[in-house]
Amino acid sequence: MSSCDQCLVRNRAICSSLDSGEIAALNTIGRRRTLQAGESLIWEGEDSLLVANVIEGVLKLSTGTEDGREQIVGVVYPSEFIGRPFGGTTSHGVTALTDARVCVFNRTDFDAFAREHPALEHKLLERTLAELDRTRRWMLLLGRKSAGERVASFLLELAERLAPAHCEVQLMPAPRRFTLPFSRQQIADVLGLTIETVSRQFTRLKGEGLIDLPSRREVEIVDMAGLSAEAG
Amino acid sequence: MSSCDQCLVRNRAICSSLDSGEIAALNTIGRRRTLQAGESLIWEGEDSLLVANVIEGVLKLSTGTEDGREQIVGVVYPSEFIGRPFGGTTSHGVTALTDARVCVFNRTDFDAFAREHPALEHKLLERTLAELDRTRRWMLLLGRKSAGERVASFLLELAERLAPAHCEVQLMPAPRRFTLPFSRQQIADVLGLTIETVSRQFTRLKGEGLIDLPSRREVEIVDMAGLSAEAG
DNA sequence: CGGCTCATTGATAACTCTCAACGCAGGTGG
DNA sequence: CCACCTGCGTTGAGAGTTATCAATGAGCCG
Repeated sequence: MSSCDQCLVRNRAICSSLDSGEIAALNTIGRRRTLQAGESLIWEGEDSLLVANVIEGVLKLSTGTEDGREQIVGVVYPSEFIGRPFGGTTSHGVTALTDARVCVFNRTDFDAFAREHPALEHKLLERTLAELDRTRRWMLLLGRKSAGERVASFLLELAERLAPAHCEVQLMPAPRRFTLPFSRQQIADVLGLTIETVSRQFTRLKGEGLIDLPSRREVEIVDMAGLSAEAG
Repeated sequence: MSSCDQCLVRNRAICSSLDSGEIAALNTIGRRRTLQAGESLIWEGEDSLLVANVIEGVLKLSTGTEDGREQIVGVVYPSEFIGRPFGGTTSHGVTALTDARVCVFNRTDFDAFAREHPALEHKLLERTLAELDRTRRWMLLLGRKSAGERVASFLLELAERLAPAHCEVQLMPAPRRFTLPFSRQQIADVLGLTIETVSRQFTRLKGEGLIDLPSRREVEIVDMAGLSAEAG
């Protein structure tokens, strides 16, 4: 059963702009899909065939050069929107970092539905504007920050964005301790660094008592203020 | 006189989604403004008070760190939209690179107008999506490309985006020769490099016969294919 | 013709990358 | 239950690219 009624992100996704009748209509053109960690939903350069909402899990948006260098250009969390509506080819691939559940729509169907529902388009516009702001802030990191600043900024942003993942209504404070949805290589691909540099910065931050690393995939922020200072 | 009728970008700006009655209504809440090169229209971090369309000239969007490092996160050309509608504070400053003319709106007025005109919001959404794609492509450059690749990519993109600047209808091919709207420092701020590195790459590309530099502010692309190869 | 700003060029240093070895953890099979 | 294998992460040494610091050069305006 895949009704929107029990949807985990029902009140946070763009669907929240719709009344129950509209939700039912949207439900007829969407379908649920699960993805395993590492599985791709959309490939770079292909025609934009589908769009989706993330219900659960974390996905990456990435591009690369012909000679194999990769850059992660965005990370998508539950309730967020994926894909490129209104024509054009997708300029980046979409791949699950963790096991994930998404609600996918044929792009053409979604486009038509959206054009008939200005409230949905408005929500999409607000999200796209917010995502553009976030992406531009990330450019400062890529263009001007040192490796240490990049890693510190990364951990702080991650803590913040992981926070509301499982709370429906109230705002949760950023957790001090969390599980990384990224491998070291993926962190490097987000930050425009190499895996070795990321690893060295992790151990340095740990050595300075700003963070703790209970295991490969877990991080605890010990000194939030100190880490913020490192973030530049 | 500032009627939309003679507007240079009338058919390319988001206004093109409106009929003549709507244009007239929009005209009542907008006003023309000229900017000198170097003059700012919006400052980083302030509340979003106004939005605008660029009629003529080139503007930069930029952020910086507390200690003075700067990153240009976007460049805006005629017919393009500026500012952050629908709440929030502006995450980047907007400054004219050349003398410019813009059509500015009080943000609150514009928001209200836009919400009543879904076609306008749709156009804005399409542009925002396109800008997000472009920004993400730029992240690959900042995160993974060498200085030489960055400069070559920069010149190619600039040639392309400068092309339609003064032609209303038909598509013009990218010009081989053009005037830079940027100082060397500003190029460095776009590319995440220093002014010296930019300068060295310019002279190298010139030495290899890929470009010519008739003067500080002028560039001629001599070998387009070769430059594309350098762009990675 | 100065005096200014901006760009180029040079020498050196710093940072990050590259290449290589080692370590740790989880899974598999004996 | 332990040994081994494999994938991922860490650590080290050295090289390369870009930044930094400093001086010179070119264009522009008074």
